[in-house]
Amino acid sequence: MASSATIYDVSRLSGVSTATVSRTFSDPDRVKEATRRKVYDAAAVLNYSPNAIARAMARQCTDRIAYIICKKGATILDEFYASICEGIMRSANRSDLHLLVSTAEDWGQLLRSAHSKQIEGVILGGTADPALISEFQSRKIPVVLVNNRITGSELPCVVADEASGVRQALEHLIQRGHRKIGMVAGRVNSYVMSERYHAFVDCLKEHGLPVSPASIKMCEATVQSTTAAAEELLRSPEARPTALFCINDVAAAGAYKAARRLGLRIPEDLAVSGFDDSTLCPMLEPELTSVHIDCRRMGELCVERLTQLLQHKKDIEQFSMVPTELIVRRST
Amino acid sequence: MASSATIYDVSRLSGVSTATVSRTFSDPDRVKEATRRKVYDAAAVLNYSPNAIARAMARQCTDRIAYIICKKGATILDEFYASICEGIMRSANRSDLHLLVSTAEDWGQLLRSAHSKQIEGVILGGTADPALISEFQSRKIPVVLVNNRITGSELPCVVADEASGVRQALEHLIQRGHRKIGMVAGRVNSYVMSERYHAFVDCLKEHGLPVSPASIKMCEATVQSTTAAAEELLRSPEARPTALFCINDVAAAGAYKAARRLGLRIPEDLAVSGFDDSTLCPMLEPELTSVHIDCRRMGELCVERLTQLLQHKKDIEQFSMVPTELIVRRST
DNA sequence: CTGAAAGCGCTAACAG
DNA sequence: CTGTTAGCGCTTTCAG
Repeated sequence: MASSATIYDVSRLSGVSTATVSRTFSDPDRVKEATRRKVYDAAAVLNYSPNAIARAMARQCTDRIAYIICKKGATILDEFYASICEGIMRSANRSDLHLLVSTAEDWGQLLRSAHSKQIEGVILGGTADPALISEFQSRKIPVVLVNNRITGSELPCVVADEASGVRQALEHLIQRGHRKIGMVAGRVNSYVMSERYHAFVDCLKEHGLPVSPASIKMCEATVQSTTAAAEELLRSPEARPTALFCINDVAAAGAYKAARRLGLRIPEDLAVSGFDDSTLCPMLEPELTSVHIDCRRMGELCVERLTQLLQHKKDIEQFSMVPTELIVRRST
Repeated sequence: MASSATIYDVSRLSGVSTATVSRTFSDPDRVKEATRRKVYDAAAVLNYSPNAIARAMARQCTDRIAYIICKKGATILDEFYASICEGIMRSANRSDLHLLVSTAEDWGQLLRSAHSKQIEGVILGGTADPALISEFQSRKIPVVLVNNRITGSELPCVVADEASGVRQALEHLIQRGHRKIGMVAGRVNSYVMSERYHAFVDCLKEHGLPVSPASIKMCEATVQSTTAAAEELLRSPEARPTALFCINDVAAAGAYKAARRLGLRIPEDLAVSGFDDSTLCPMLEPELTSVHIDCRRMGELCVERLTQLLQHKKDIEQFSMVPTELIVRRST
């Protein structure tokens, strides 16, 4: 309905051919100033703007990309992936790319829709199943990974400097005099968690601090689980850590709950540091020290890489790392 | 690239015309069982699936809709709008609609892109500027509102039953014996906030409880602001409320912080109830009682309405309200 | 129930 | 620098 003006209308009104109108919009420098002006004027009168669908059809390229979040049950509700999405959205908008956001739940449906919707490239967030990646590769669809890294593969990936973040947090704790530092860890089944975990162990060792299995507690991603883990860590009176490094802010919230239940004051009796610098940090009392990650930037880098891939650029940066920064608040 | 099979390939391989192949995919009942089978087989062999772009081109309808979040600075990062987005995304996927997510920041850009991307309908989340709405209407683009209601307009809108949620929370508090109930309120400049605010006042009055301006504190959407507001509310010893009804969970977090700073225990000295039942609730200690809103459902309803609008259905429900439910936790 | 053919709005050679 | 022309892959009358 409202059938908007077409290139023909503009062509007629401005007195030039449709080809010229087309050029005027896609590559203005290729038409004479005067002609360009006539075209723009006519377009303005008709309220014309090129039809992206027809354009895609003719150019045989759709400018459609997808952001697929690979995390069980998680979607844009996960603040971390949402922030990345935010960055991707903005960049995509700027570059006039269509973005399709989806989860990696129903593969069949996902691949089918990617096919019929003519998705030209995908950004895979989180721990993507290698088989899914292969599916895209076999369809010749460029892939970039975010928050994930597959060693030995040629896929560009963008991640945060997790190790540096961990180091900053830990050194801050050490500087504050802490020697017994415990860790509320997540399952080490993802790139991110694994990085954080290993950096923790490495860093403590480097500083000559003890790192016993007893001071590291694995748990699930729920508050219940992190709370229980923290409680266990804090229960043993003799070996009680004076500081808890939490693998993310949710884990830190668990540590807060555990501390409160055990009557420990933060930061007097226990220092707590989180990771991700999520919106949760200022909500907690005392406000949570955490490691900030520029997720928006990560998202932007993703579309940058993908765009390069789509343009068959050579020498694309395979591994992009955004810096992290410790935000010190009142919990440490 | 990877130039996938077209309808011509399928036509050739199956020995029927392209028209029939087309019918087979868009309206299977219109072709004979045997023919259909041949087509499907050929399609399977060729790994063919209809090209959505070409389809849109031919049908002159793009099946593209947009979800525009109208909230300063807020985007999908806002958990509330993200949950709605989640619901919209799922429904859109199911109905094979393309979804464009955006914020109402740069109007010009937004309208231009909506035009060239051939957006056929929009869902406006939050307090949309009437002028923006008019822009869409003048372009004959159907609009549905979510979390907003414009009296006197014909636009379908979907909202939550805020009043009932407030009532549930308040009556729960009253039942627990509270008589002095304060409110940490937000600016009453949006449909949602205004609903919650008025429901609060009305409900207290109905129950014969005092509702003085001193027991209601307006504040901004930040924790800093809500904390300060709660602190003020709790400071005056003689009139101190024994319960705080918070306009949302962030406000409740503020109340927690204030209580902690003033040495008040929750729920012994002060009961706190939030609103939205966000992921924050279980993170706080004690866990926060809050009003649950089925945002996913709201999102689904939005695309339902929009779809009806696009199909020019008659008698579309103008006002859809999803129920709310108080989730009682340990803070009350 | 099926086929032929004319587009949908735009782009991309290829000429001029 | 600009115009002509032939599609891009699919749908849709209109006949048969």
